[in-house]
Amino acid sequence: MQLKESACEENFIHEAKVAEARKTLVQGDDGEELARTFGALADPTRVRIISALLETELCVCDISALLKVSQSAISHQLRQLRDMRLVRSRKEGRIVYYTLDDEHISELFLLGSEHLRHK
Amino acid sequence: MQLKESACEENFIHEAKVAEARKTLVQGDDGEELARTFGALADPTRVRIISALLETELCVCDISALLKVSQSAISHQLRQLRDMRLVRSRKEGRIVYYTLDDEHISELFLLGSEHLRHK
DNA sequence: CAAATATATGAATATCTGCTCATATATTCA
DNA sequence: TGAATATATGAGCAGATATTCATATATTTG
Repeated sequence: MQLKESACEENFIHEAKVAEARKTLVQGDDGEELARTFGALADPTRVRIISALLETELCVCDISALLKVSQSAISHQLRQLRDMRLVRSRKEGRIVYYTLDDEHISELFLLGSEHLRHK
Repeated sequence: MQLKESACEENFIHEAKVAEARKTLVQGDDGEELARTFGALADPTRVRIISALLETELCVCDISALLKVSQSAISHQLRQLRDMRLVRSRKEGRIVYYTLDDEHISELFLLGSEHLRHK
């Protein structure tokens, strides 16, 4: 990065606005973490998984068949969703059922859909 | 993909649940589009830009200086955010000011943050 | 008009990511 | 116990992506 390219790097152009911005700016690693949370929703396969789970739980096998995506690929994606706490699993015999982790997830999904419809 | 690996590919294991899932499953290209919308928030630099814009507009130069990211990189990221309609720009002379596009964006951001805090 | 400034963009590159393939683990059932 | 079934996972590869660098465009100012 070339920090000394322009005058603005040394003196902000709009000090008052920058002061406001600082107040809401994410701190430290929060930006990374937030980005990874949104990243968990940033893939079509994962979006379709989330949408399938909006009103019911499903097992891996049924998700795979419903979305026509291989079981391995679905398992890999579910792991990411689990890691970011977007879904939760419960095991019953050899079947593992997945559900959305909490209401935030469907809210995020619906808010995103709403944004799309508004443009 | 190996579709004929398991019995479930031909007969769903839980027909009733799959029927429920079908009702909420995203259709056609909506999954792709939704994923790209969330993808716009799936990078730390873009998350930090959004957070800076929560309460004020900012010009490119000030964003670059505030985040200590090169002007070029910021411009590239702003373009993505503009393309996905997460931010809007207004030009005044040679200065370009960016703001969040609408309330959905800050809501998405805040919901994401809330989810992080709850785990 | 020429120099300076603010922003945008194309190309190149290094890194990340999603899928497949092969295989491991765990559970049921004969 | 052994075969079948449901799920998980590591390695590898092909495609996506964030940044840098060089440069282009647009606007102001001297």
